[in-house]
Amino acid sequence: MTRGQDDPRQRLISTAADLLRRRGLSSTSIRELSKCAKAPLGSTYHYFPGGKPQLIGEAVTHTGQHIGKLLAQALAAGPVAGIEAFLANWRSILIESEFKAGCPVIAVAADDSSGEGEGLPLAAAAAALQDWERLIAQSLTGTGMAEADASATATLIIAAVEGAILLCRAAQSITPFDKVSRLLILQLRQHAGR
Amino acid sequence: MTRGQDDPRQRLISTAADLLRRRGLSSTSIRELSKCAKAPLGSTYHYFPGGKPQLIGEAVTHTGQHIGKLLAQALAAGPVAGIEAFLANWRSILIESEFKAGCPVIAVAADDSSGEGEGLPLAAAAAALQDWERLIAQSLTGTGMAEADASATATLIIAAVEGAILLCRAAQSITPFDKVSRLLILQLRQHAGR
DNA sequence: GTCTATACGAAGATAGAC
DNA sequence: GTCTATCTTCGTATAGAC
Repeated sequence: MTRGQDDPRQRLISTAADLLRRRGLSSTSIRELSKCAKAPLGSTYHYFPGGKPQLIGEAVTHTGQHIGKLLAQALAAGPVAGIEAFLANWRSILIESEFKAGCPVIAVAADDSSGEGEGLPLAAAAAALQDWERLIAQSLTGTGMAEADASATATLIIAAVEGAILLCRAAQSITPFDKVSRLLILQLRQHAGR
Repeated sequence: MTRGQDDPRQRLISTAADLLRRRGLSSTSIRELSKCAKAPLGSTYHYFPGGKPQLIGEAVTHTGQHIGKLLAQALAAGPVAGIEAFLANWRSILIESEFKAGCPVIAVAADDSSGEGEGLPLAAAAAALQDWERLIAQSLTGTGMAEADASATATLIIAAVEGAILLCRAAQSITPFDKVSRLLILQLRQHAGR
């Protein structure tokens, strides 16, 4: 059950996350995805019998857990340090992709297209966002902030960061992200100390 | 050149904006759009010879100007009142659509899919966002806030609101939006007075 | 000017050879 | 278990009848 980075299944998940970032949900096709991951189309359906919803869902969950892990580690040094690391991570993704890559989780949230049932990818996105919120809120309460304020602040941070990422995609510039980052950190220092 | 609300062209634009909100860019097809607007497919291409990019671009621009107008009117009573109206507008869209509708502008920003050229819809989205930011920033400087701070605050507000809309779509709940709204208004009152 | 019928490609998904 | 060929549906876009 150990899974190296050459595992085709893992490669498909990573590729899915990458295409999700750049193209969005509906524009990411299983065909192109398979080609990019150097896997034949049949293999993709072999590993993911649930088809596109399953593969996308797992990609979103994987990304959510990856970011969550980074966040948890960085938050160990306090909320401000944690958020700064969170911001730095997204910033480098934007810069390195020349503002073409966003966040796979938010790509699913924006694109949706799932009518009512089959909301597997959307549910995965909601879980990831809630996980991040919980981590940040816990860190804030640790510095003495009231729970309701901590929860709201955590939600604001995530909303602002994800929104800023989209603004950067539209403007093809890092400026919106940097403006938002500066204010968030400033406010965080005032309220959470440290 | 006067154009009633029964103008098929105008109806196509409104329908495009609505589908964009609910389904996202790539999932919105000209076929379905035409059907919803009760216009034959050929008519759609008659009115929009530029095809999907032109129609989507005009829908985004139209929405941007509509929201911009509302924003400008509401901001006349001061920045806090203006932002409150901005928030109330998005909130009712979320509620009435049961969290299925978002913002057409952000749908385009998230979905993109346009490689390099043909960025017409994306350019329209960027213009709308920049317009809103300018309106809010101007209102803030009117209360004595420094220009750099006003600009950054305006960007934060737009990023947070758009991000919160996506969080609501993911969570199928208004809670994220209300959390973010409360904090934004709170901070705004502190910094901008009134 | 309005609309129907159609061309052509690409999507998700599967069957079945190896 | 891996991969090719194919089914069906839907996408954008257009031709040409009324």
